[in-house]
Formats: sequence, C-alpha cells, structure tokens
Amino acid sequence: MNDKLTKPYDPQSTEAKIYQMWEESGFFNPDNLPHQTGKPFTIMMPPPNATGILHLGHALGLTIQDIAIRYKRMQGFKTLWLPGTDHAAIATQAKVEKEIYKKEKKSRYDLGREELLTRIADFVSASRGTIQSQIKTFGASCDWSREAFTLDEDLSLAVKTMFKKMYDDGLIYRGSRVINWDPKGATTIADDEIVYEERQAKFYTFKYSADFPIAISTTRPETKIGDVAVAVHPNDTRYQKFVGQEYKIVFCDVPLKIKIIADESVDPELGTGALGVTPAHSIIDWEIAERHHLEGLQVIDERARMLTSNKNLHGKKTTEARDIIVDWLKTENLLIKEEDITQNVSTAERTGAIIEPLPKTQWFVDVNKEFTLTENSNLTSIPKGSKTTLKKLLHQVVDSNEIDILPNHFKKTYFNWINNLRDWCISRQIWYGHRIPVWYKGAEVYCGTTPPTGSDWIQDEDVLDTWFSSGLWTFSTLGWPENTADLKTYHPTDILVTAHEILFPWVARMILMTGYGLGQIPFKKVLLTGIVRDAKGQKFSKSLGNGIDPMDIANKFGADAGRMSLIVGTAPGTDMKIDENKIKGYKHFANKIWNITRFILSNTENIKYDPNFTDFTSTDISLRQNHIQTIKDITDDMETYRFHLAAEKIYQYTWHTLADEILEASKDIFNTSDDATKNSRAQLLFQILKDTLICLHPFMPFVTEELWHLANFDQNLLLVEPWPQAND
RNA sequence: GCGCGAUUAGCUCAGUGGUAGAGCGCUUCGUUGACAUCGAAGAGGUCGGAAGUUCAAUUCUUCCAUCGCGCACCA
Repeated sequence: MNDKLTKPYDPQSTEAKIYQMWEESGFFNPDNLPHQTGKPFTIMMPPPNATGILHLGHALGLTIQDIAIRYKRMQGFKTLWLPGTDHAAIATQAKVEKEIYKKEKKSRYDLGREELLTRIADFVSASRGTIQSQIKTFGASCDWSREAFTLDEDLSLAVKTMFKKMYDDGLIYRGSRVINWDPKGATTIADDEIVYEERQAKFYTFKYSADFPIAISTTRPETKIGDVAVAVHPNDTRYQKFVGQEYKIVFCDVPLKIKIIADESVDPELGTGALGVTPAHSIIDWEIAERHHLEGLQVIDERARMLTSNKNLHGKKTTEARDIIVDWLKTENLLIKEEDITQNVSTAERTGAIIEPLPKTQWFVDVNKEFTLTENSNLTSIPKGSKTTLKKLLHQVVDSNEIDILPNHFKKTYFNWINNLRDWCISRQIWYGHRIPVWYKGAEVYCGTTPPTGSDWIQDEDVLDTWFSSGLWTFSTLGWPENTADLKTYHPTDILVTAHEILFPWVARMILMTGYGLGQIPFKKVLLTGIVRDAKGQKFSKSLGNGIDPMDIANKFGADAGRMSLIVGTAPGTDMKIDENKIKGYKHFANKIWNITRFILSNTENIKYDPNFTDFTSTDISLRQNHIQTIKDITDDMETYRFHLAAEKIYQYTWHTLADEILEASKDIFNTSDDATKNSRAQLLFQILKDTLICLHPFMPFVTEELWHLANFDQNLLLVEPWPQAND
C-alpha cells in the first residue's frame, strides 16, 4: 500500500497536480478521446464577464456542467465542453473607465477612442487569465484548445454576418423613439438593464392654465412643458365633451398646443383620470402619441438638463426645474393637490443613475416583422420556408417542447416575457464592443461585413448591445458562418446550464438568433440554476462586496468539498444559502473515502483484484445486489439531471452502507474467517470500491482520481473509465 | 395589477398518493490499529391554515395567510 494513504487526505497538494494530469492527457478535447465513435454531447459554457473574478454562482454552474460532461464522457459520448469569456461591453468599459478616473483623473474623452480600447484590452487579457485559473481550480473538464472570446476575430465576423443578414431581411432597422437613457453612462440601455428602486415622491395635481378645462396629475411637472395632448379614457363621461378640441395655452411662460384625445390605455381611476401626454419623455406617452399622430417635443437633454425657450428654466437640472415650476403653479394658483406617494424609479443597473427617457435614433431588432424561415431549417415546430416572426419563433420552439426548460415552471415565466416583448434596442453609445457594421456617406447607407470601398464613408459610432454577440454563442464558437466540421458535429448543443436571472437577456436571445440565423435550436435543454446567496441570504454582488472567491473554498476545504456542498440538498433552480459548515462536512467525506480505500487496501494486501470473480459467499451476493441496485438508482437520477439526488445517494451509500456496515462487518471476516470467505469479501470490496469511485467521480473528481491510481485498478485515468452497466 | 416560487426537526434544506428524511447542532455511551475528520443509541416534526378529491393527502385541487422573486404600472 502506498504510504500516502497513511496520512489524512490533503486536497491542496493533490488537486492542482491532478488537473495538470488531466490536461496533459488531452481528453478534455473530444478529438483525443479513446472512444471516437461515440455520439457527440456538447455544452457551451456561459461566458463569464471579462470584468473580474468568479463568485459561487459561477462555481455552481460550472459544477453542474462538469458533472454532466464527466458523466457523459464516462458513458462513451464524444464530449465537448467549450469555455470562453464575454467582453460585456458596458460593464467592462464602465469598470475600466472608473479605474482610470480613480488613478489618473481622466475621462474617456481625454483618452480618446483608440487609447481607451487599448487600456480595456490590457485589462481584459489579465482578467481572462484569472478567470481561467479559477475555472481550473474548480475542476472543470472543458476543452481549452477551443476557448473563445466574444471579441475574437472569427466571432466578430459572425456578429457582422448576422447583423447584415438581419438588416437585409428588414429585421434590423434604424428608428427614432423614446429609449432608456443613462445620463451618467451617457448611453442607451436595454429594458432589462434597469433596476427599480422605491422612493418617496410628490404627486402634483394642477391645471396648465386658468382657462384650461381639465386638471392633470404628475410626479414630474418639469416635463409638462413638453406636453402636446391630454388623454382621457373614451368612456369617461366627465371629459367626453372635450375630446377633439385643441387649446393654445401658455404654461410657465412656454406656449403649448394641447389637444384632448381619447385613448383606451388611460386609467380613469388614477389621479384626475386625465393624462398629460409628453411623447418625448415617456415611453407610454410616445406610444399614445404615435397612435394619434402627434409630434413629440424634446425638453430635456442628454445630461438631464432642460431645453426650453423659457430662459429661466433652460440649462437647469430637471430637479431644479421641478421646484421652479411648482413655485410658479403656486403663485398662479393652479396647484390643486400635492400628495406624498411611493413610486418606483428606474435606475441604470451599471451606473445607478436615474433613467431619463429620451427620443433618440437607435438601431432596433424588429420582433414582429415577418421573415421566411431558412430552407436549411431543422426546426420541427415551424415548417422550413414558412413565414414567421421572431416573437412567434421564440414562443413556438418552447411551447412545442423542442427546447425543454427545467425546472418546468420557468416556462411560464418565459412565455410571460415573450408576450410583453418589444423591439430590441441593440445600439449602445459606448466604444468597447462590436461596432455597428454600417457606414454613411451623405444620404447613402452601406451595411456589410467589410468596409465599403471609396472615400468619405463614415462608420456608425455606436457599438452593439453585448447580448447581440452572446446570442450567437452556441454557433459563433464553432466557426459559423463557415460550415465547419465542428459546427456539423456539435450543434445544436445538448444542454445549457445558466442562472435563471438571465433567462431573458441571454437564453431567449440565443433561441432567437439561432432559430433565425441557422434554423436550429441552440440547445435541447435548459437547466436553470438558483442564485447562491451568502449566509444572510443576500445576493452576491459587486456593489455589496460580499462575493466569495471559489478559490478560497478550494484552498480551505478542497474543490471536491465545495462542489458537493453546492449540489447536495439543493433543488435545481431554487436559491440557496452557502454555509461553511456544510462545506466542512464534505471535506470530512473526502477524507472518509480516503480512509475507506486505505482500509480495503491494507486488509487485502496479498489478494489480487479479479474483475471476473463470481464465487461470492451468499452474504456477499446479497450485498453485491444491493450495491448494483444503488448504481442503477444513481444512474437513473443522472439521466434525468437530478444530480442532487444522485449525489446524496452515493454519499449515503458510501458512508453509511459501505463504511458503517460492510467495512465494520469485514473486520471480523478478515480476522477470523477461512481463505475462501476472505477472498470473496476482498473481491466484493474491490468491486464496490471501484464502482463507488466511478460514480463519485463526476461530483468529486480530484479525490476519486487520486484514489483510483493509488488503488491501481487499471492504468487508465478515471476521467475516461467507463460508467458501470448496472444490468447484472 | 398579473404571474411564479417558498412555508417540513433547534438551524440550513431535500423528498414523497401508503410508518417522515439528510447535514449541522443537541443528549448518552463507546473507541489508542481505516478515520486528528471515528462508531452506536437517542431526543426532537398534526410537513403554514382551511376545505375538497381519494380506501388513503405532507404530496393532487381550490381558497386563505406570511415571506421572497419576476413582469407591468409608476400620467
């Protein structure tokens, strides 16, 4: 027996060495696997943001993916798990800008586009190295030779190709409308980059002028100098007689033309039941104005300051303007009511600034425009060559179960979102990211994957929303638009493992892009993971600074223990709290397996393992049957992705059956029985130990691999040892 | 407002149409040759409340309560 076994298991001195051994074997790359005839099984790793370190949420996702990949690899599948990172346009640029400002007091405008991009690239390459080593520390058996980055040259070509295809099909258009403007980041942001905060506010009810017949209510009086209409509900008897009339008034020294219109969207119960329509500074009002063919009037600029003919207001901050206007209303005796209310204020997730809705020219993806599904389509839920829309496509592939989402109830959440889907604003006013592949020359517009020939063409300044490129992730990483061997072999991928909070921004966009671009599904199954919270139940976040580096856990308890504690006792998709005691428990478990092996080997030193042995005693036959049944149960759970149950079963069996019962009883046998009984028991223990190490390997890969070699079952790596066939 | 989830042992959480489960904690006893990280025994739960379906409900249905989350609204 190896001397190493006489000491307690030490993960720290073992894990890095084992990972290196796996990497050197080349088996993370499916091209090198010993079983080349197997069916492919593919997972694309959700690319972490290139901004920094991973937290336990990532560790959970990585563990689930690694369990799936290792299990399938041991079953003889040709397994590809492709890792990568996301450039995360706004998040990364904001982070680097912040650091530069802190150190050098310089803004991006001081540096200029090129210099800033160089700085970001430097930051990102350092950060990617950190992320890589963290992924390795947690034992992820992914194929580093295929690692991808969303800004790589070939992935950028995929982005441009997709943009052009959508542009040519009329699914991408440039248009003016009210968007979410982040005054601090000086960029547009998407609906799902907004966080709502509850705040106290004043709700003012007033008339524009003494001779205006209807009172309105608002929390933002300063926007009212941009009003063009007052909308009432068509059935509201109080106001019906005014509908259609137009009034010329002067509001706070600003001349306005206000038309009274009737619109179904107005809630007659709220406030006075009449809504002052400010098309340029409210998304809802913009839509009302469109329905009634009214022009908007912009009165607030990009820095959230007033734009108006009233010199007293012009250039003032919106909050200052509000006070001035309220004072004016009071002096003019127009203010009817002032109430305290709590309201949800939209703020930018990345910068914290209050969102200012502004009319802007932006690029959009039209989710309701019909297009013809490619003739190459393999989708079963929509006939190839038929007409559909992106919205319908998103609905159909999940509704028909062509894509399965686990846990099941998230399907309802998904449909809820699809039904409320608006056109997707894809342009961002920042510098880091995929620049929009459109050039202008006077009134001429050119869209292409390469710049136009000829002089005087100017490229669009904006870059694309980062989700546009991550939407292509399952196939841009495999070489699309080239029809590569990898693309043919590994796409569609099998499962996607990701946090439920990015079901919409990412998962839905991947379904959209892949369905439209390739006529395929990006993945057959989505496994949504819960959010890992700290001991107080708080979400890990950069702003709270409570992130736990998975490295710390790996150092203190071992990656195996960390992995087990993230899996056992947690229902998939349910949020969980992380508890150090739990992790410690699984460190003990790693040591337990270590000592089980030590016991078995030290009691069988003159007996040779015989894989074909059948001459068991009757006691051993029944113990063996029980063991085989356990493997069967575990395999069933693995097949249905109930990893938490499989892990718990193998844990229970190993500790409380193998160790507490079988090993305890074996002490007597090895001390007192005849050779035949001893041999039967030894062969039984060998078989059980072998299968136990195999079944535990997807969950605790390091300690099992180490023991596999100390026990010397064969020369292979446990990594590629076949999963037991539980049929005898 | 619409939707989703949770409510099970002191704590953190699994699970199930047919005597209620784990880890940690707690109590008692044992253990100097597998175990610094061990074992045995034990205490502890009307499975949030009410009604219904069923031979049988913690599990399925409906309603209610409390907590959390998502979406919308926020004029």
